Amino acid sequence: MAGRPRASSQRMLEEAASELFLEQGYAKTTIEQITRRAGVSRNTFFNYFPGKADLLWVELDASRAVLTDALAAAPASTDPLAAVEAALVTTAAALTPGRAPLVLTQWEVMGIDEELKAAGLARALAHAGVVEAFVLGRGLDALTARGIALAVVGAASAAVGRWAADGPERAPLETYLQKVVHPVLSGFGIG
Amino acid sequence: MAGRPRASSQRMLEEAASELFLEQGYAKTTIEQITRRAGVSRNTFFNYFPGKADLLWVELDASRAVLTDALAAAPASTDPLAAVEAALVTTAAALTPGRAPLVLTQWEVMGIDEELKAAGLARALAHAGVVEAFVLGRGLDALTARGIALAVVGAASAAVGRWAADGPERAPLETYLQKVVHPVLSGFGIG
DNA sequence: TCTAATTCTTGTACGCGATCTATTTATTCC
DNA sequence: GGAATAAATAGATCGCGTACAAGAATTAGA
Repeated sequence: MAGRPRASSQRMLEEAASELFLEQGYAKTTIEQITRRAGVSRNTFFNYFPGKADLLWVELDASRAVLTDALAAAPASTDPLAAVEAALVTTAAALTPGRAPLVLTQWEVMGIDEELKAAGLARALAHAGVVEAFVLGRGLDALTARGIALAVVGAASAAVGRWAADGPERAPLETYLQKVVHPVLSGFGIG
Repeated sequence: MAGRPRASSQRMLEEAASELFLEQGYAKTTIEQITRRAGVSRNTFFNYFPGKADLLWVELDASRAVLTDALAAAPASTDPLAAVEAALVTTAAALTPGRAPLVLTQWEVMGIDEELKAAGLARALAHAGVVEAFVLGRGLDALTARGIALAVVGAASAAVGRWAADGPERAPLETYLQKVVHPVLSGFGIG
């Protein structure tokens, strides 16, 4: 079980894409331009990313694992909704340092449009799936579980979006997050 | 003010598309097939729809106007969050009769994938924009307004989704809606 | 009735994203 | 030094969406 080792193509592609998106915008950047700058062939791109839009959400995809772990680490004795809130804060903290998705902080210069927001929402849906599975496991009914999941992820999206829009002189992301996430969970019965 | 009258192309296209989606699925249906069955040219399609995915969400797009009107009709004296809840119920009622988006009830046979769900959520984002504008006009701050909007629309999406999944033998949509929408608004301070 | 203005409709071409199949190159294990 | 394995490339094709130009149908007004 061996085979040809992966070159560092993934990172090269991400960096080349970031540069080009900032230089000339997302829509005007073609996959061929990205692969040429990265020094690989066009087809190699699809070995690493399902599509062009996925380049924008690498960090967000990674954060889903953080969310999953944070929820799994919650003791069974804690209130499930409190666990969700804590896990979201943990996830946001992992996103903050300098690893916020580029698309959030630079979306103006990149020229992000509706299609791109939809792609971002698809990612958020995946996060919601994680939350839904967790609260389902804690015994909530299907409707409530999905309602909580979508509502809380929606609120979190709002927090991240406002946080990114407010620029460098802003409160930490956790502050934004708790301001809107807590009311949602509170309404569903958190203490 | 004259010009060539519109043929009934829009309806024809919608019907042809619905048939083909049910027959062979969404992904395998090409725009050319749709236009051929509708008896028009391929270009005519783009005179009526921005893209293929828009065919699935015609009713949902229409419901946004209902939501807008329902919110505009709310007396200024009513609690804004109560007004949002009532407006959502009204909107859902307009969607119910037999006019639920086909994609909701038939999504299995159509073979809807992640991309399609994302397109649906993009529509929900538009609904959230309506809610956000309304509560902003009632004096809430930007973060709270967007948080409420995204959370409540997320909850409503969950309700509609579960309602559709539960099949014919189910409670009215309003029941589903209130079960998850009320807690969200309640958490944000509804009485 | 003829003309002009308006608007829907069509033809043609093209760029780009995405998929598929086959082939080549690089590496490890035997 | 071969197999075996997996990444990288090449070439072709499909389908969505856009752009531009030309044609056809209808009405308003002279």
